[in-house]
Amino acid sequence: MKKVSLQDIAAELGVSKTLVSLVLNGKGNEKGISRDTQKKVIKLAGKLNYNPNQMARSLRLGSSKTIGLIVADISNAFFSHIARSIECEAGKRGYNVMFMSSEEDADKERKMIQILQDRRVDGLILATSFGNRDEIQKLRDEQMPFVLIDRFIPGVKTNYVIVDNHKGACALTQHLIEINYNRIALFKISPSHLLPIKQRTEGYKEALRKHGIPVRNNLIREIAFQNVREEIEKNLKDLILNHGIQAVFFLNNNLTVAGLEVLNKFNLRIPQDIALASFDDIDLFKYAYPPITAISQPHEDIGIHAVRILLNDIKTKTKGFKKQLVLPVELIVRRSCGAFLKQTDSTTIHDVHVS
Amino acid sequence: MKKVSLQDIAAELGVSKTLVSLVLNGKGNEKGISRDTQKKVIKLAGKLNYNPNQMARSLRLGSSKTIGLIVADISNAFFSHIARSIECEAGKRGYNVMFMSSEEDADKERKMIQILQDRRVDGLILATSFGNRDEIQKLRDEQMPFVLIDRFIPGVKTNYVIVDNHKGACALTQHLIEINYNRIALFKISPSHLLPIKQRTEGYKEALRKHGIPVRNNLIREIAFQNVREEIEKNLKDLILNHGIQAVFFLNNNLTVAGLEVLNKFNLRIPQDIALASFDDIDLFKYAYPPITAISQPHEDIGIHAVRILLNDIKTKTKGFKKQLVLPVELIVRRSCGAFLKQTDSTTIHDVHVS
DNA sequence: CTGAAAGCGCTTACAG
DNA sequence: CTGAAAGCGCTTACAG
Repeated sequence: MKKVSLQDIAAELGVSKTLVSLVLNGKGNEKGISRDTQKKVIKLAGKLNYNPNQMARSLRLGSSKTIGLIVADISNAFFSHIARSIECEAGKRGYNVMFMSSEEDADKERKMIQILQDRRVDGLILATSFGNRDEIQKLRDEQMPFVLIDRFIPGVKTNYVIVDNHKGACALTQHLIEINYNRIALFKISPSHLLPIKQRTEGYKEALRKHGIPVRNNLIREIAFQNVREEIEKNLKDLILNHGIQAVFFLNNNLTVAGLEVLNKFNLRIPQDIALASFDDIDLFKYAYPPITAISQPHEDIGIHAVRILLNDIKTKTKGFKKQLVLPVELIVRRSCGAFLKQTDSTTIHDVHVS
Repeated sequence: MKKVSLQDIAAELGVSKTLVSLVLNGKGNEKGISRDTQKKVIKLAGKLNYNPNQMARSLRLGSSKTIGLIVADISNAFFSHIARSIECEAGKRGYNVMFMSSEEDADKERKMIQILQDRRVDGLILATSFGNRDEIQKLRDEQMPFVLIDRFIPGVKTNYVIVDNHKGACALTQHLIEINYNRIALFKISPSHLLPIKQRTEGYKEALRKHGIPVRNNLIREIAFQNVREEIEKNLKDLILNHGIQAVFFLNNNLTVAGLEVLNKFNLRIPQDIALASFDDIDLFKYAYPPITAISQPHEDIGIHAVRILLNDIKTKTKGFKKQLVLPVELIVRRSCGAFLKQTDSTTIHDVHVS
């Protein structure tokens, strides 16, 4: 069943493609096309179930109404929620999204950017892996509309939407201190030049300093991406046996999940034996045992703002003016740090808002 | 910075677009174009960083190398994992994917199918909501390549990839019976005409029958999609107080998560006070307390097979021959049903494979 | 060995 | 009020 084209309609009606196109694009009145002709065209288009070939339209108009999304992994809850939000916000404005998972691999990311550009997407939303400073700079030089999410490249002025990593980590650490922990271990992920990780680490340190607690570097552990589970086990054992830690703060959800597993394996009770907290809140944490205190990030807002900034750039073709957004995070106090030990129903705990 | 086109290269070299196109598509030798000319073309293309406009190419070739994916919600773990797998498998063959979330809304789904068709995707992968029998039939009549996942439409012969819902539910129920539970409640989700739900219910009933346990309809509860949490609370209370249930089997991951929350609220111990099992295994369940026994579905395989079937149809333009795949599921025994009460390390539990 | 031309399906400036 | 023509950037049958 061949798709019906403008030509088909024009031929059947004995008019020109021009006319049909004009009418169907709502420019009939503006161009003074007779009411009668307009009606005929619209009627036949309906009957034939005509729908314009968007590819042809895009080629002609130079706009694909498509945005490309590159994240580390679409199946990761953090990114899939952002993706949903992007899809939704973009959809409202007539844009659809093509997604790709770069696996934090700068090389793959580079190829994906190329593919998306060849497909002539109107814009890009990227959770860029760190290796691609040059690539990002190139995008900027090419005037390709794009916005970074979750991370940005220091020194390269671009649009970005991130969260207040520093404040969040600081607030969570402070919370731990207020409950009376002072030997708090910190786990971060290995490419520690990843910006969010750096900022979170700084937040942790600042909270300690503010409370006159010395920053002990041997309580800060960096875990290689490859072998999270085992590395955490090894390090946690050392920290517990040799450094008397009372609490542990994981800087992203992967680390937290692995840490939870290890502590269970050690048969340690949370928070009686050790307190646990996470940067990044995922569904899991609410229903884990015990429910986990975490900094939650505004997935939906990240997506919405990224799309708005992007579409605005696309529309106005603003070159140079860059928007930088730092969204507030939220400290969600649950039971994993012992603050509400007597509490049995986590749903009644009030959230504490940060900024 | 204007994108460079074939024309630009041709002009600069004083040759025709034809020649440049031929060379760049590797048809230089075949068409007997001189080695020298070929080299010049390739060199200049590299220097100018030429990349063909895929939109133009697609229009000409009548193939967009794009596949459309419609699921209920991309941020749901079940679908995001399948999406990842689809992206990966499709990517290997040069196809990229555009995704949309229908929210189980037949109307939205219909519109999304239209959008995707207007964009001239080469094929569609759909977790179709039930309402769209006609739409699916239309796709088939139009010879649009597509494959359904997770669900299919009874009586409409199409490609599909689903899992063995009946066997899985039967195996899990049998497991519960073998541990000595015989008053097993079942929770299903409300549009109970959703095929997977029907099949799972049948599996549950069959297991009971096989063991001579009467099927009590008042132990089977149907929960409306709108108000899962409260409905479950109400029904669980009734089942526990008035029907003496010993175990509860939830037919999808949303129900399980809500059920877990309610049982925690009731302060019931799992499995000492009540056993709990789930159809659909998500990350959460492995780390929940206690870890939850579940039927796990092969997300990756679902995606891979769907893509393979789809691309094969696209390539061969096979009309009529339809592939129907029912993938095996796996019973993952954890601690929520008490089978391994003395076990403290869930990671050492051996998985039991079904089919 | 190479090029002029048609055409994929649109939109839009231009002419009448 | 309406149409012929050009052009978006490709590919490919045809001609020489």
